Amino acid sequence: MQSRPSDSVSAVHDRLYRTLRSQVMHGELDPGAALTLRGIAKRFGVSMTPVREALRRLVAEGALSMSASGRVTTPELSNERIEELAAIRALLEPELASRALPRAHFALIERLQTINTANAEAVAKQDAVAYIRTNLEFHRTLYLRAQAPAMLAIAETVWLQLGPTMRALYTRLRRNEPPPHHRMILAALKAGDEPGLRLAVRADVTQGLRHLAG
Amino acid sequence: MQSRPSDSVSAVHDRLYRTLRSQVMHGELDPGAALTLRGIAKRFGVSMTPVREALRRLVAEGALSMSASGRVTTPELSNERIEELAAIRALLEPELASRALPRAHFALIERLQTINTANAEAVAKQDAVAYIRTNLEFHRTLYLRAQAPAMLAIAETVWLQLGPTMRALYTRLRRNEPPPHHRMILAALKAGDEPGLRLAVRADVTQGLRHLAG
DNA sequence: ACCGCCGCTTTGTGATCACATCAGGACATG
DNA sequence: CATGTCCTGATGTGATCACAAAGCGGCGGT
Repeated sequence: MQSRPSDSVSAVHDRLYRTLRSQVMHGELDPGAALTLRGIAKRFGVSMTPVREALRRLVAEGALSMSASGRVTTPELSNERIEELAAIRALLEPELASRALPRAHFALIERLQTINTANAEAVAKQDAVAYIRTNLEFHRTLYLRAQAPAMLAIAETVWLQLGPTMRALYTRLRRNEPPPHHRMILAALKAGDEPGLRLAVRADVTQGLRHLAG
Repeated sequence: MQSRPSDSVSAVHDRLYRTLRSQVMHGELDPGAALTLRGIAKRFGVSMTPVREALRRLVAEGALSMSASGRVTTPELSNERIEELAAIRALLEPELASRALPRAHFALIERLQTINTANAEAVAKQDAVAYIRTNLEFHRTLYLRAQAPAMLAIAETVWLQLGPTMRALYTRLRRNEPPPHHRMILAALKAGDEPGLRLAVRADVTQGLRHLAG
C-alpha cells in the first residue's frame, strides 16, 4: 500500500491540492458545491488524511469556504466581496503588467497572441471552463515576466477565490465576443506604452466582474 | 481523552494555527528556526494530526516554508523577496488607509494615538516583539475601517511573511526613536488630507524595510 | 588527521479507527 | 395539515500506528 512518501511530483496531498486548486480556479465547480472528505478520498483512492490537508490548504487560501461545523463548500461570494476582489485585481495587475513591460519581447507577445486565439475559440464554443483557463493563462504569461513571484501569487489567490463565481457569471451571460481589451493590451505592449498598458489591463480586469454588480 | 470536537473557540488545529501564526507574525521566532510535528505536538499536548493541519495552513500562507523533504522552518527571505513584499505593502496599504479615511472619526484617532504611545514604550524598552506587535496593531486598527476584509487579509499575509525578518531586522539595529511617519499619518487623518495620508503610509511602510537592502 | 561509509534516530506521510456532532427525514402529535 | 421530536446515516476531528526517507554521528580506512 504505502506507495511513495516523497516522490517530488508525488506526495498525495500535494497532488490533490493542485488538482482541486485547478478545478476551482478554472471554474469547473459551481458556487456552493459541497466537497466531503470521504467523497474526495474515495474518488482519488486515498485515505482521508491527505484529503484533509489539501482541503485545509485550499480553505486557507480562500479557494473554498468552511462552515462552522467543518463542512467544506465552494464559496458563494457576496456582491461586496466580488467588487473588493475586482478592486484588488485592478490594483495589482496593472502593476504586474507594468513591471513585465520592459521584458516583454516579441516571442512573449507572439505567445500571448496564440493564447488569445485559443481564448477566442473557447468563446466561439461557449466553453466557459476553457474561456476562463485561457483568459487566466493570458494574464499569467504576461505577469510571469514581471519577476515578482509574491505579487503574482497574490493575484492567483484572487483568481482562485473568483473561480466558481466566474463560472456562474460566464455560463449565465453567454458571450459571443472575445474580451476586447486583450487587443489593447497587446497593442500597448508592442508600442511600449506603459500608461496605456496599465489602463488596458485595469479595464480588462474590471470589465467582466462589473456585469455582476449591475 | 477525546475532548471537544467543535467547541467554537476550541478546535485544536485552529487554536494551534492562531497561536503559531501570532508568534510568527510578531517576530517571536528567528528566521530559519525549525518546527517539528512531534515537537509541537508534545509542547501542546496533542497528537500530530492537528499540528500537521496547522503547519500546512501556515505554509500555504507563506508564514512558514517547507523543504523538499517536508521539514518546516521559519522562512529566511532573500533581499529581492523582502523588497517585493515591501512593494506590495506600498501598493496595498495606502489604498487601505485611503478607504479608511472617510470613516476615521475622533475615537479612532485617539485609539491610534494610544497604540502609538505603547509603540514608543516598546522602542524605549528595546522590546522587538512588542514593537512589531504595536506597530502592526496601529496599521490594522486603521485599515479595519476600510471595510475591505479581503484586502486587509492580503496585507496581513504579507506581514506574516515578514515576521521573522522584521525580528531579525529590529533586534539588529536597536532603534531608539519611534517610527516618525506615524505622527504624519495621524496628522493627515486629522486634516482629512487623502494624498498626504497615502504618502505618509507609503513612507512608513517602506522605511523600515529599506534598511535591509542598503 | 581527514574522509567516506554505515547504522541509528529523528521526522514526515498516509492509513485506520473511535468518537462527537450534524443534517435530513420519518413519525407522532397538536 | 402543520410542526416539533427523535433517530439514523453521514461527516469532521483527533489519536495511533507502520513505513520510508532524511539527517546525523560514529567508526573504520587511507
